[in-house]
Amino acid sequence: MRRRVTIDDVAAAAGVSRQTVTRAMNDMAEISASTRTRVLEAARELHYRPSRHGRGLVKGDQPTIGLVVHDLTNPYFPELASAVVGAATVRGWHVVLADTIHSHDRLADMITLVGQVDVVVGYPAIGQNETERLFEDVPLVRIGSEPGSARAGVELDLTAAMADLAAHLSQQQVRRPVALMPGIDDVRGLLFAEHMAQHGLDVTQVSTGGDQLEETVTAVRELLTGTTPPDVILAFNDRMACWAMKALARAGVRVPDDVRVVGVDGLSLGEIVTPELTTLAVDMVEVAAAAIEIAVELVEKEGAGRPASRRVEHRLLLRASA
Amino acid sequence: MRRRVTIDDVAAAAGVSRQTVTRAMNDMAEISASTRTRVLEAARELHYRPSRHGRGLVKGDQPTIGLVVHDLTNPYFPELASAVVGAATVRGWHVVLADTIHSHDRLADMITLVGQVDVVVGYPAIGQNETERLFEDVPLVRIGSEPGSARAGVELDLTAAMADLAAHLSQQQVRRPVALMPGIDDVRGLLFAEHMAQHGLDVTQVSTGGDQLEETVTAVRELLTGTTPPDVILAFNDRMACWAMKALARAGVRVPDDVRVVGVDGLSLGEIVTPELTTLAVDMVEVAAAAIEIAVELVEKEGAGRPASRRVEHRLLLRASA
DNA sequence: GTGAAAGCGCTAACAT
DNA sequence: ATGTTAGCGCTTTCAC
Repeated sequence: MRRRVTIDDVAAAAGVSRQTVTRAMNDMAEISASTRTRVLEAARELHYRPSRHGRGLVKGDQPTIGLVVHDLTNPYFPELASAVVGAATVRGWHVVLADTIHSHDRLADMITLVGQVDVVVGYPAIGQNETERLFEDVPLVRIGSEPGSARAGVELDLTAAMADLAAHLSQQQVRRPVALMPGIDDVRGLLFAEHMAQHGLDVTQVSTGGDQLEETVTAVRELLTGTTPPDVILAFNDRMACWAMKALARAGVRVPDDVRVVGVDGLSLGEIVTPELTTLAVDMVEVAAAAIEIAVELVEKEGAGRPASRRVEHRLLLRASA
Repeated sequence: MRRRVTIDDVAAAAGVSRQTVTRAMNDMAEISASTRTRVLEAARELHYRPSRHGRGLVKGDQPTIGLVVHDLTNPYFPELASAVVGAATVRGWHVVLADTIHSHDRLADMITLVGQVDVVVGYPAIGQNETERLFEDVPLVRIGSEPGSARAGVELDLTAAMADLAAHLSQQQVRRPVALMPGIDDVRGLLFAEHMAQHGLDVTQVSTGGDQLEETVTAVRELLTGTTPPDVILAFNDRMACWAMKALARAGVRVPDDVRVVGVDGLSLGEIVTPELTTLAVDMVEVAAAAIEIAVELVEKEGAGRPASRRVEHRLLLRASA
């Protein structure tokens, strides 16, 4: 990359001083129309673009959020990202987007990101393990953070929605509920079991071994051929729920008549599938607003006491699938 | 926001010079372990974070892309964004994400974005109308640009895929094809008609009047109750195609038995719905790679001749819906 | 209306 | 191992 064109180059080309170039570039007063056009022409010919660092150093600039998602092809993340970008745009903040799925060196990539932004917003795994030390000094807002964490974050609360779901399913005379989770002993599955137990129903925990399409489809197929096929499936999230519905459709099983399906998240994906997905929805706009509020406190009142976590509640969104 | 903590503050607190602070912060050699820890402690206590502008000015930094999408809740854009982030990450570039749907003042927001990035990547409408002058001096890569444009961009070519689709549909004995487009005289609809005509088939152009769910569903319902209901629908894109399938399912119409449905884009959304969507797919990774290639030429070989446009072809992806 | 000087926060090069 | 000097590119005084 050749040496960058600076304000001095333009000044020399136009035969004026640097300050005059600044005046022309920034539409300031105290400059004659003729010199302004002359300067602007010189700038254009040289392909001059002011350095953001030079300018930022003296003028300061709006804060920047580093938004770290895992994988934008997982529809949860774009919906979150959209809300975060919306909340940031309103405040004039910028959003630097990074994902972890394309990163070959998590720590290195995170270091360069952290150097570019004022605060990082990300999912709960951010700042764990190898990047833990890095974030000792960097403002971080986790979305879906553990309640009671020392670090302020957005806590997502499924309790009320899960209670409503259990009541609803009990009313529907459900007998054999299954929690379909990517791993074992998933908190969502356990919470589901807890609430179903209050209605005298015993939840079978099923682990797919992963959160991908194939694993989900296979697990559902096995469930159907088992001795006691379920009559309702709570999936880990909406995406898995949709995959489960796909597997059910393939097997000729009707939803919700034969098996009910419930997801978690409330993505618009659930509206596009047939039947429409019943889900424990969370309002992403609310989540993003909470995240940005914490980010603002972190950035603007640096050191003035730790901001508090925000809590956002899921709610049962009854649609056609359950 | 209080005055920012600078390297001098840390230097004073630790009783050393600025350079020593730099050495400690950047893990450089030529510093004793004891002073390093002393400096690091002072830095932490003061909540010191190096200014990206100060550092960027002297060290230079990686280029930054401004990625402008319209709306991340439209699944086309996250899939594009994912690919762009992937391609950028590999090169160590950063991506500043902005959308237009949340922008209250397009021009103002675009001006601040442009000041933060080295090159803008966006959809065809970027840099049109009120922002046209702004982009006279700013590198811009349009994805889906018009062939023959003076400005290098990524041109998406539907021709071959459309020819394949027409041949396929003709073989399937289709009789009453419809192009379901948001506007009138849409190029995609016209291209479809052109190719179907070569098989002696006449395409009816239908405009929904918009690209939202309701409009699409209404249009499909009207189509079904019309005098000559279609037996195949080419939708403007995958999202509209999925909505159309939803409307068909509601009406009790079987896909593909009664009506075939085809989308455009090749989003993973098409795999999640039942039946799976046949579509004119474009490889987003290829698109993003092409966009970044142009961006690199624009940024690194500034002024050394205009880079050429890249062309990416759609291809017919036969799945279950047609 | 225009130019000269000073300084934003940082690091590289050169002292010591 | 540490400090001094210079300068990155820009805008803000303050002269003229």
